[in-house]
Amino acid sequence: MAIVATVSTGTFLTPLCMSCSVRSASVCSAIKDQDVPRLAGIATVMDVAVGKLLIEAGEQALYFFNVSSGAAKLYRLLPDGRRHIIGFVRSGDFLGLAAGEDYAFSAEALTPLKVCRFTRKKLYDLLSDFPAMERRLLQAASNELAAAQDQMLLLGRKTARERVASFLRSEAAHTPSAQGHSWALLMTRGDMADYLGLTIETVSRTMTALRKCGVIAISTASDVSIEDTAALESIADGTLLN
Amino acid sequence: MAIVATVSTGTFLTPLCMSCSVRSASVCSAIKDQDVPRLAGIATVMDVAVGKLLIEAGEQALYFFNVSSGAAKLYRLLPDGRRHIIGFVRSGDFLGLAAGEDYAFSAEALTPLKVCRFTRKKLYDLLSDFPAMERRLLQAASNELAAAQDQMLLLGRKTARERVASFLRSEAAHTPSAQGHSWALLMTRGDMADYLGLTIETVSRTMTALRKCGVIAISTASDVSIEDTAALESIADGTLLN
DNA sequence: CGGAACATGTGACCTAAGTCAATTTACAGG
DNA sequence: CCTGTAAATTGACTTAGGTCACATGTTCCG
Repeated sequence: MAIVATVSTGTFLTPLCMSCSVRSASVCSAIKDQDVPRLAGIATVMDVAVGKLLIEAGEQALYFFNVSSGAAKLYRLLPDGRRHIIGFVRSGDFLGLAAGEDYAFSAEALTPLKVCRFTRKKLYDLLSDFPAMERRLLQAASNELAAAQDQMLLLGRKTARERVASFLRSEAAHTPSAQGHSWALLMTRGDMADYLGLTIETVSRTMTALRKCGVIAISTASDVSIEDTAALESIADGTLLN
Repeated sequence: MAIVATVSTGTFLTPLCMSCSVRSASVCSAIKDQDVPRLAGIATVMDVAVGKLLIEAGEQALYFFNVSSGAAKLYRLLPDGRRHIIGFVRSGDFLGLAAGEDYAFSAEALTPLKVCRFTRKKLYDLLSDFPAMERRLLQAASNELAAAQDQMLLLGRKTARERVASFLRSEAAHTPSAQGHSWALLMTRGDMADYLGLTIETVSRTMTALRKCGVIAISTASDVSIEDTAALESIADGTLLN
């Protein structure tokens, strides 16, 4: 199921870590240059093609992952096929903390994906020697927890309009090139719907409505831009009444 | 706002830690007996009356808490007053990980509450000397993250009936005395509604419906029991079609 | 013991968002 | 440059759950 291509493993990855473009922005930054060989020694670099699974729900949770480039969606299914996307991961994100014995979610590549894979046990062993990295992980978990609470508020109490506005604001914030410009959404309307607890049709209609009132512009379905940041903000936060 | 009564502070709390009924079940179990004075030295024991705030949203996040007895609800508000309960904490639970610079949520006592309060900075310093406790915190954060993902699936994709059934199952699991017996719900219908993304009326009607079809029994509003565990399970998981 | 002040339960009705059904793009592969 | 397939949009209609209104407990002080 989870068809992936393992590129390479082991200590000879040291140069890859040293030149890793996301190391400074990820939990790996807690490892100093001279200790990088230890880190590289337990890492496996993998490529995942678009649409392929990196993690499949129900599998034994043997690994942690760190995303070096690309993006993926994480989702859970109900027995009758209802799907909910619990989040997206991107360059620099750490993946797998929220797992027990087995993974409760699946992870599917949205773009060509490059990840570093660590066996849980080996990474835990490594953490004992590098408390700074454990601290970074704890902080990453705290941030994810705070984001999860935001999302619970969104799913529990926001309207469709507020959800879509919140989503676009957050996407723009995650996309450096989006500041004042249009950018490419990585996900389909269906993904957005499953992330926001809506249907495809409602997402589509809401996007159109936001476009018609001048808050956003949509050139193609995946190429959007924010035209009125203040309005988007106040819709997202529920400050606007109309 | 957050009116609380500080009972006592400092190392002379050592006997309190040693006899703490939740120590073995909490992150504090990572501290060995001989090191307990260090732990007790940075703790403040506090009592919070029902309805009083332990944490107020927007305040500077100076503290972590560990619940020794009682329960509290954690909630966030939208500007127009819509409320969402992001979770409940009970004996043994650690509280405050999901905070940035400021608390994003408020915490209100549901029952008379006893907590140990730690300054964030002091606890972080302590963690550097007790990696086992840091590991426990990381595990606690992982568990919370997994629970948050369950709740996102519930809020995004489950029906009212499935939400209420999931809630009752989870409450029963958190209440040792609930196995095969009735137990007292700690929260009002309003709290349940704000936790499940519903209204009071829908929670009330759904509880009545579950009672009428023999899945649960309700003696008084807060005293409930599970009459058909298998049915409740299959409703909660969305396995049942009718 | 009495009676506010809440909390809960239940009807009657409403609406935001879901469902169903066509079109209309958009893009990947030949 | 087609053309087949999947994604998106849009309209018409339905519905689960929300809103409003009111009756009925409960609780807990004084």
